[in-house]
Amino acid sequence: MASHDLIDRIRSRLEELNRSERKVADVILQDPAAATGMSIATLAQAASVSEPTVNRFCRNFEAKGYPDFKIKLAQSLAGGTPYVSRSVERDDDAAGYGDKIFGATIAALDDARRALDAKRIERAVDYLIQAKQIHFFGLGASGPVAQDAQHKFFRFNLPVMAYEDVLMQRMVAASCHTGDVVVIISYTGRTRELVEIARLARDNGAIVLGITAPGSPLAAECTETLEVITPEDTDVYMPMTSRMIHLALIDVLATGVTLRRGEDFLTHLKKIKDSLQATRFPAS
Amino acid sequence: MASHDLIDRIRSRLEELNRSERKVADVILQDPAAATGMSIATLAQAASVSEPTVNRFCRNFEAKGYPDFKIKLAQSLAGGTPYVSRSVERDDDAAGYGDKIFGATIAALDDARRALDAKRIERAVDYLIQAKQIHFFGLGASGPVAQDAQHKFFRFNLPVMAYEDVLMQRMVAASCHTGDVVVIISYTGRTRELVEIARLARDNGAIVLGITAPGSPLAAECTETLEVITPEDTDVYMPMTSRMIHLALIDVLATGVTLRRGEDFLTHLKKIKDSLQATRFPAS
DNA sequence: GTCTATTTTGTTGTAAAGTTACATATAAAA
DNA sequence: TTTTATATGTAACTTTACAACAAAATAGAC
Repeated sequence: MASHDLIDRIRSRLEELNRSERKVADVILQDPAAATGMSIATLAQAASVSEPTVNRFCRNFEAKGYPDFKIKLAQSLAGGTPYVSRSVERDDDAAGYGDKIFGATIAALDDARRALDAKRIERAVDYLIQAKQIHFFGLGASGPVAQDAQHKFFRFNLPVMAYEDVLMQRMVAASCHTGDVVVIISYTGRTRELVEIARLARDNGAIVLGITAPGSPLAAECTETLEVITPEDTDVYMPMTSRMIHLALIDVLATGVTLRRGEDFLTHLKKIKDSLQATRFPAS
Repeated sequence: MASHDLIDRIRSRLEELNRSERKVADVILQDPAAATGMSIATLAQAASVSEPTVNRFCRNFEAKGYPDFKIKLAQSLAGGTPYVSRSVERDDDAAGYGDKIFGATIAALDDARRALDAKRIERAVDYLIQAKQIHFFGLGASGPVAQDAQHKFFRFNLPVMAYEDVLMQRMVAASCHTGDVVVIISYTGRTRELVEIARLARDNGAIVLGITAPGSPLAAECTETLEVITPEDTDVYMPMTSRMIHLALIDVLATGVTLRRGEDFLTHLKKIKDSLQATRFPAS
């Protein structure tokens, strides 16, 4: 949909450019943001080429002229999702794969942000507010996510637990009551055990919230789901970005609960924060 | 650094503008995209004002001049400079705080990406490659991060553990040998215990990698540190974004190690992934 | 109300930026 | 080599943006 990233287009066409235009491209790619602030003369000088060359370069990229090109560049810098997830190559150096991994993570979060469904969040917060007890379930890589959630919700002064193994999860699900909320975090939503556990918990009167893939078997068993679009996991070197989205979603839920709890609860939060100060070295 | 949505700023300041500048604002707001394509003369005419008026208008909005203003406008147009961390307000709805939290997280990751130090990563990977054993230490909110790291490095066929409590960490540190690598994850780098543990581990011949704040007491005790700029934690509603950065950094390290291990190791990774298939429902 | 002070807006001229047309250099083909 | 095509630069030209000043308009004082 959105205008394809101009910067990427320049990068991909680097090879087919003349020697001089290549120089121009290099200067622009080296710091696109800076380029948006340069005059055609400045840029020409920085690339050691003449001004018309810069102008021709701009026309090569579907711009009416230099100012128009700068506008397009500025747009692609801001919104055109500069964080295209490029895959890590075998011969990348640290700068390369570091940049790509952060880029992919950011891109994934950005996508998730766009897909955010306010109504579902609102409803999930509703359930959490009313909970007498909260259980976070996650297996494998989602285990730490569940733990993180526990840390977050711990502050709300109610029993919160995180379980990372199927046995415990099943036991907890089996002993659920009305008033319990079970939050199941699963990347695929296709893990057999978890689907059964969700059903079990719900049969026992618990509210089951799923942070999982839309349309998955797990999603079908949940009272409410926060859907996370699962990107293709084809790339060998690329780490799972989905758990980042899960974490952010949990932040959102925790914030939602905090906001609902209102003013007086803030002082309580502050107190917890302050209590940690004692264990720390004073800031230099 | 970056200014947030220029269009919003114009809209909010509509009232306090002069009659002529107001006219300029109206024309711009009526079709901002078109405005980015206009010359100062065209825009002046469209607003029935003089060119200097337009120019003064631009300066009112922290632009150097008209062209600069157009650049800023173009940026804000292409998605409103999406990644600026705005703070959550008491009366935000789910759409509001959801968006802000994701935005803040993305902004933090983006900052961290810029601050990435390839040489440090390279060195950290060097140490990890040579490790006979790896221990990840994290307290509180960093506990789950350590766990996540364990999951990641587990695949490398070497003993990896994660410890979340000071006692175990101290015991492990005390029994370290040459060949052990201890990775300490700490948001502030000012937790007394962790600083002592780092020293202890190092005294026993272990390599200590710190994922922590630059210039902190902990950083001083480490063999090598991956520095994470700690953003101000003043905001009550805003969750800690730093652990996201920590996670991404660990992804980077794990990827670095994978790349170094080379081709033959990839098949091993693939095998692990496939072994999980059996536990899942087939994709619909 | 008039008169002054202040702010707002427009006019003119100029410097800078961008563009065009053309000339020269460079490389490829004959 | 010469000839062609392509790439790049030079210089003239056009447009654009801006500064400095002048004219309105507005507000306040008398």
